[in-house]
Amino acid sequence: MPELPEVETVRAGLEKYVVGKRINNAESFHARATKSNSIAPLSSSIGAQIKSVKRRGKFLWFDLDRDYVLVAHLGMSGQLLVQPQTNSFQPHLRAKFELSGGGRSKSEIRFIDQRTFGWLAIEELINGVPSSIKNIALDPFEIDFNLKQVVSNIKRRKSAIKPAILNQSILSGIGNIYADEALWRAKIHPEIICEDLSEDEIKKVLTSAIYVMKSAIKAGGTSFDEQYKNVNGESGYFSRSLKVYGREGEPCPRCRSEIRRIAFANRSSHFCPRCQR
DNA sequence: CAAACTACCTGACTGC
DNA sequence: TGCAGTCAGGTAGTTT
Repeated sequence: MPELPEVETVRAGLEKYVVGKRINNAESFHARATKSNSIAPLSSSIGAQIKSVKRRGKFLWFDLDRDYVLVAHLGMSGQLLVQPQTNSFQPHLRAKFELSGGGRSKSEIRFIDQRTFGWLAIEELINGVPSSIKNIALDPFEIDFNLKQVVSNIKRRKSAIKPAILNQSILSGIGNIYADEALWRAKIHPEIICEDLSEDEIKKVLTSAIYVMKSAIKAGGTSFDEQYKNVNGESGYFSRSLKVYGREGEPCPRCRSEIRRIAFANRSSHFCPRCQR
């Protein structure tokens, strides 16, 4: 599910409700909720205070007053909700973290994940990021993100442009929705080979992705169904602003040609055959 | 090394 | 109604 804008919406929500709280109890309900490379069980977070909530691309982590952090990836269907402990459990509840404070109405972080591609882990920081994120490139909203460098990296590649911008080791955060939206905005066909694009065209694709993701963050992310929610369990509104994703057969908002969907690199790609040659 | 492919899951939906 | 097939926003590991 969630791409950078959805994960950022979740991060901001967590920051609002959990920073400064202590983890009074932690429980896991599913073996795959804890990633196999976790250096300790989730229960080792018990007693820790949450100092901040960070993000790179689609990865989240909680800084603790410890020498390790609690990392989360939502995969395709993961949610992190902050709820009163008295609320009844959702289906697919995989783990929960009870929080201090709040008097009688104590809250907890709940990790819910239908498809179990998401995970949590206890990890050490290496150069300021969790160890499992060492191969994940900077996302475009990080201070040190270098647009020029990413453009020249992509310019040298022999793959199509779409898989390149989905490759989290080149830049992180873009997923299938925002890739299609960025390519539509930049008027670039998803199957064009990177080498055959000019640096300006590649730059246009990336600045389009940044623009679309910024707009999506403002709208609280994209929700199609029950699989993406912010920490309060609310859906985002960006799906109504999508121009091509999920709009096969509808007219292109720019030229009225019929939007097409093709299967490509094991995913759907939506594009306008007239605007994106 | 880069690129392409596969595996990992559950559930909603479609067409017969 | 039931059943097989398809599809879904992700990453990681293996093969070429």
